Amino acid sequence: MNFSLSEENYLKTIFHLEQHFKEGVSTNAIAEKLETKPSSVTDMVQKLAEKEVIRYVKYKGTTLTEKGRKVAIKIIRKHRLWEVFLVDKLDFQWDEVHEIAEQLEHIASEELINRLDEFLGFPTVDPHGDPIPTKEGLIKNSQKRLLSKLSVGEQGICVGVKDSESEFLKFLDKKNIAIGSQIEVLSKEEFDHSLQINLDGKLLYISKLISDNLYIKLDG
Amino acid sequence: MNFSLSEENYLKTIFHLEQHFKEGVSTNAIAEKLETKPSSVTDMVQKLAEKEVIRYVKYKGTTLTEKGRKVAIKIIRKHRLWEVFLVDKLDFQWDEVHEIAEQLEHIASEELINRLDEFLGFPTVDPHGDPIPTKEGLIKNSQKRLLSKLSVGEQGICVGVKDSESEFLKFLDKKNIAIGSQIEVLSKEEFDHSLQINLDGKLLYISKLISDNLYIKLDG
DNA sequence: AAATATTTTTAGTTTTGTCTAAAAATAAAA
DNA sequence: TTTTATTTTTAGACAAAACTAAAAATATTT
Repeated sequence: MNFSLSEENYLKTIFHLEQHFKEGVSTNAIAEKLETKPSSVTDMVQKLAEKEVIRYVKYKGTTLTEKGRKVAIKIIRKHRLWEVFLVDKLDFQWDEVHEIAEQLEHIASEELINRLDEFLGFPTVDPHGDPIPTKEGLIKNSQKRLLSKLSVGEQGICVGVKDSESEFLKFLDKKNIAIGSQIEVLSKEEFDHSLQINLDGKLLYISKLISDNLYIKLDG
Repeated sequence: MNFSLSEENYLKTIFHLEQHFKEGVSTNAIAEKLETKPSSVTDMVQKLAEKEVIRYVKYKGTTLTEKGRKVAIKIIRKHRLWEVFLVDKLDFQWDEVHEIAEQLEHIASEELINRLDEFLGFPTVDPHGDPIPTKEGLIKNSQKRLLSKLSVGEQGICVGVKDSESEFLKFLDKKNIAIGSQIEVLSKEEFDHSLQINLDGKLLYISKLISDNLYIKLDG
């Protein structure tokens, strides 16, 4: 079965939103993510339910069927492999690739994506630390963790922030914490959950507020 | 200015057809190439004329404006660079890449295509021997010539056929002439314009009917 | 030059995916 | 438990890009 660009974007979005919803994904949530109107979402989910890629109950939200999940995972696989290509081969920065990958993920050829996978050396995570689904549709748990969740001794590189408010980003800048920084947890303070870390070779103290908003991709 | 996928396909097609039309490109010719109806073409060329990328005179056909030519050349540049990528990096065969490149040519990022160009080592021709326009929009003459137009001593590789009728392809197969074959013109017979060629190291005689239908990409 | 054939355009629909405005269902507050 | 607020759906409209059928313009024959 074939899906339009728009349908693919809906399926991908519902897949991502499902991870944060216990029940079905709400119409409003989809609308917000896709920057569209709730009424448009209703139209589309009705169509997708006809195609049996989602389960949709009026006023109750939607969930992907197994069929829909497979389609979504294929798109995510393509997106993440292209991101690796852009960063590893074309030397793009991590923060520059998302928009381009949003387009590349809709290129249809199955053969293309499998050859690209091979060309890239079968990577398991994308530049943001998110896992790349296999050809068979298997997807590992994310290697991306909040800095505050790391144990003493664990290390990795900073791959993103949770809350990207300007104030927070300025603070990070002042402390020389950037995307790409190597970070190792040296010790934890039980009382206030602050951390002592090794940042690119230098010693640094980090409060819980900060460590709760930094994503780390674990080494290895 | 931005163009839809459909508009881009029209501009590209008109560019290609202009090479075979003295006056304006006919509505029917565009319709045939794009496998659509003439009435749809009329609608679209009127829209493109509004956008000043083509000149359109009712019943007289269309020609690209300088603006339209630039857009078309950009798309062709992308198409051909992606073809090089698919063949050189992902080991696709020449006859497998066209369809995929038809999709990739519509990926928008200018930065992407320039980096891809660099990654591929600034190639000047695509796998079919067609020239790749530069970043500035300059496009060289094709290095692809009919075998019958080569002079004695010239050599290259076979990159395509003009008339791809099944009978003809079978004949080529029998003679061991294939896409990728190295061909050198050893001598020409004035009387019937038949050729003596070196085909991958072996001597072969070729009639005018055949040499008029084989495209050669010159070496170097 | 008139008749015929071909090409091109116009007029009116259709499909896809979106929108606005209003109605209906559900959730939250008084 | 009413009332109010929020969410979701329906109904109707619109733009893009295609289509069919018929009319108009151009080309080709006779």
